[in-house]
Amino acid sequence: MTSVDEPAPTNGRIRDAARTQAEILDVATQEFARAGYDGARVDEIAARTRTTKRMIYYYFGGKEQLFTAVLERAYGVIREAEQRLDVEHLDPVAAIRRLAELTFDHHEQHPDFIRLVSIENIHGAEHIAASEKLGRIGSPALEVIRRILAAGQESGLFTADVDAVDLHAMISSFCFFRVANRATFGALFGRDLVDPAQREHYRAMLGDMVIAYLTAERAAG
Amino acid sequence: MTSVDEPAPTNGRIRDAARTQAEILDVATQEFARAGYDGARVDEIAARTRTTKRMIYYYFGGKEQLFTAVLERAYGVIREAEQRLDVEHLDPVAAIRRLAELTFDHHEQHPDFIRLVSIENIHGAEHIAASEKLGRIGSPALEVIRRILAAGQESGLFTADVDAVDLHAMISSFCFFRVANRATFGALFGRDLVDPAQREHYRAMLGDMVIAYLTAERAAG
DNA sequence: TAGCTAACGTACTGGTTCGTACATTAGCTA
DNA sequence: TAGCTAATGTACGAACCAGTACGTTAGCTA
Repeated sequence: MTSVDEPAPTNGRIRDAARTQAEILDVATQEFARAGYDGARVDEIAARTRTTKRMIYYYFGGKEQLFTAVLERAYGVIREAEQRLDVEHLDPVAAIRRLAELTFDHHEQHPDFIRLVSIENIHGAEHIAASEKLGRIGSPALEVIRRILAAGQESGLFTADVDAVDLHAMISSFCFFRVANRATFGALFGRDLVDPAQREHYRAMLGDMVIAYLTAERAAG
Repeated sequence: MTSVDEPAPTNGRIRDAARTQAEILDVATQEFARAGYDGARVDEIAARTRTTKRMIYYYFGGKEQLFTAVLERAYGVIREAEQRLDVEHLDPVAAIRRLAELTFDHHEQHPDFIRLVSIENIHGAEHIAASEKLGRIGSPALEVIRRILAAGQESGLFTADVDAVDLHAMISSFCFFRVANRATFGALFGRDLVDPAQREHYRAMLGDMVIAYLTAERAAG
């Protein structure tokens, strides 16, 4: 077929370990997010890759470890976004609002991440437990929240004596629910929480809620 | 063992359609909540029932319809709880807090329901869409919220002009996240959001948050 | 350029799992 | 009490799917 002294009958087969692994992770992320852990098909992931199923086992070991790798990368992305956050120059109220908006935006822009986290919760966070990377992450956002809260409380602006982890939970819950429960909420109440036309509405609602909570006048204990 | 002229050598085989169906639904609820839709095993459900797999197909048609039936019943339970809610005699602030606490309590007491909803969201709410019952539910809580909001806004107590569906989303998000994301949140931040010792803390936090949002002094638009 | 190894492909298998064909019986009704 | 039917049980099949045994080659290195 191919003449003898042509460049190479390489048959399109190019070797690039890093690219192959990244491609597997990309496709696996979509497939796991689409169908859940048990619903995802290793064969389907392989088929949508330029490589074969053999490579998934070669690089990742198995379906379980592949899902763990997918989770690790997804959490890495949000951790990076949080690290890029710069609110030191803002007053506490503006800083908290900015932080909440970052979470809001990230969740909205990464529905696959939300789905992966939901899936991981169905499975009792066993992959996080099995991952060395994920064990010692400790969201950079937490440190930021801690500093803002301290400043706000010291200045008397913030009346609530929340702790950083709880405030993070409060912010996350709103952002997470909006994306994670979009389908059932839409089906039951006929309202699309991720409707682009309502985006600013909900973004403001989140900020208003958090600020109101932090600055509310408390009844004396 | 059994003497000859005793009632009947019925071999333990008792016929009770309603009981059989209810038992299948109970076990199926647990199994789906445990493992997700695709992770759940029809054989496992049958094994943990006093009947056989045959009966699952006889009464429900298939795995898909069984899951739909499980969802319908789970939503029915929360709808009933909402209907028992009586807050007409309370002032708007107390009424909203009571309503939020009902949601908080129900979510905490029904983690299986939360998991089912998470699973249904992974699957794009396709079973809700396929269910006639679930199509026209429209949470009774919504009507209650509507009335409380109207009273609160009319009296000037509530400054926020939220609508009932959005407020319901806000309350639900906190309650839902706390239960649904318990595993990953605990694994990543070392804090158990469903720790009984912290129950009152979070319950109060939810109420404070919602009331603060509704009664906050708004900056003039 | 010989040779080595990481990177890749093919073809298969063993176990699992949803669903069903076929047989049976409890318990009501005429 | 004969007979009918809803309700139940058993055994099996066909498809699917995670994982692997075995073979091949690109491209670097001595």
